[in-house]
Amino acid sequence: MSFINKIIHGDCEDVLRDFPDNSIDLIFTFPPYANQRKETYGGVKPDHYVDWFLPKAEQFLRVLKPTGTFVLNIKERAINGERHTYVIELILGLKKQGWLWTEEFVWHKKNSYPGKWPNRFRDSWERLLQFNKQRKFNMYQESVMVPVGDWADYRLTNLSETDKTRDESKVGSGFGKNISHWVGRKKIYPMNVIHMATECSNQGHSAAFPVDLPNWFIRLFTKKDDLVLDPFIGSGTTALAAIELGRRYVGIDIHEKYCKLARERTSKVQVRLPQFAELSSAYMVLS
Amino acid sequence: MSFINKIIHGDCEDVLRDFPDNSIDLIFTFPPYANQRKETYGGVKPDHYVDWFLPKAEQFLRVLKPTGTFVLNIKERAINGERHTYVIELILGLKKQGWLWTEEFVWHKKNSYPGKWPNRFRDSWERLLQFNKQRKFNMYQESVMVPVGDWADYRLTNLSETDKTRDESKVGSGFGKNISHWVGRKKIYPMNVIHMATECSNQGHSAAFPVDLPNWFIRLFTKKDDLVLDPFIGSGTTALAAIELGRRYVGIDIHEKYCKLARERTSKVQVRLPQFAELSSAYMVLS
DNA sequence: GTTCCGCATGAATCGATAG
DNA sequence: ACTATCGATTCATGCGGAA
Repeated sequence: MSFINKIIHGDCEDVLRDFPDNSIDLIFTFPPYANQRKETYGGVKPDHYVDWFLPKAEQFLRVLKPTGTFVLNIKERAINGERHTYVIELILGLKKQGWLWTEEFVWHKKNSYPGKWPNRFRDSWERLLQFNKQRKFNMYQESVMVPVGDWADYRLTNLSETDKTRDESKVGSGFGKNISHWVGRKKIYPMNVIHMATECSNQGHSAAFPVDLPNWFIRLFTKKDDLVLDPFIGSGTTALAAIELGRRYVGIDIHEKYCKLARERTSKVQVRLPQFAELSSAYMVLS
Repeated sequence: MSFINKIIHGDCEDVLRDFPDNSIDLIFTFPPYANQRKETYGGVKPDHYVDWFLPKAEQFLRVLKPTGTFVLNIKERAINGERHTYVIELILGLKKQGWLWTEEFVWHKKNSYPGKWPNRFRDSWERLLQFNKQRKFNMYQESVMVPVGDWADYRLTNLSETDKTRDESKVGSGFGKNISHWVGRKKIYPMNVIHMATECSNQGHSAAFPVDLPNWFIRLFTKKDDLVLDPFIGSGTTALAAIELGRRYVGIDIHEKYCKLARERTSKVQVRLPQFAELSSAYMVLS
């Protein structure tokens, strides 16, 4: 199929019409939020968000395999002092379309945007809504197990991204040793609250989310060589995660500028060694 | 008014009819979740939950002061492999009734119930939905500020639950010193994700939640001598929190058994010293 | 090569002001 | 009256340069 491992320019609703039924294993996306990123995505008004989204979701439903999963990262804005209801209306709309609303994960963003208001605190969490076509779907829980207890937390707080990259350049040497620490350690299944910081220094795209977020869901819901779709690919983070984990990807974006950026970023990345994938999982704080 | 500082037996929908308009400063409640706790609450079926709840909420709306707040602790169950939609439908119903959906806090329960299922992880969070009658309401943000940064984390990780209880019994002595450390320290406002463990030792009531949870919201939305209502009082935890903080309370429960338990527990508690109230706040992990 | 410190910067939100 | 824009508020994080 010609769309494998490509970043395609266009409206996902149109682009996906050319895709065969039941061909995607995981849809992971971080769509433009209502009325945000106006300069880059045109700003869908909150009141029209559901109508804007549902036709696209109909294509998602068609191209997703019966055993596949659709993960939607979203959060409603505060408008006129209240939380807008477009997200919960979207859930109801998707259910009416035939999706099963299997689960809602919480992504706790430790470094949320600063600010102070008389009537609310800083918003530090987002929803990760999981939808499926049927009750039985592929889920590889073992691949996201975490070492039990404080040890993992300690590693995480004390290991900066630069440290990580430095180690990565040594491929396997320094890493092998570290991995040995975990052998024999008791592992547990994570819960449905995910603690992760947002990416601060991003590559010119306004939506900064850490690559570990798609990484985690890709490991959970796909196996090697499975096909991951992000219909709002943006700077390409979902594709990067897929490549690193040895999965195939398709990315779609309505802006040629972001397609270009995503192509540039993905062209520089190679499949990580197996132990690498394992490792990056261990650096996530899950609780 | 004769209902002040009382636990009243009856259906809150009926009991509240005798209450005057605009008399309550904060409604904090942990209602029976749909179809759970069958033996104690008769088990409202998920599909009927909204219809069961809304008439009661109409009374809440009437008795709440215009500057007051309604905080609803709730989480939908997974039924037939999906999250049920009664909670999000309830939000829409309450909005139609005239409530403003101001905010949704996440309570991250660190020690959630263990278990493993083929298609989902352990559920470790609940919603704390905040509703108001108008955009301007009373909010005392300073009362829930937390020490900034790593220092607070350090304190918290290194202070066990037993340490906490032990110190509390010494009323003021050991504590006074610790508090002095915080004076002059930079404090910050918390975010809308609350980290707190569930109460391990529950008092014979099936839904045990930590007293620190109502404590936090009572401090945030009321001042001294304000009136706090819990229309599903259960074992009386909300009332206990109110008493400790020098607020007045009204509790209602449909089961005489729980009314009795709540009366017993509240009769044993006195207003904490001021520094105590402050203190218990500092031990909360908020981020 | 470490550790430490300063600094820019985020899917934010409100209220006021302007059109 | 309703929408669009702007300034003020504010903090965890990663990065780069310095010690």
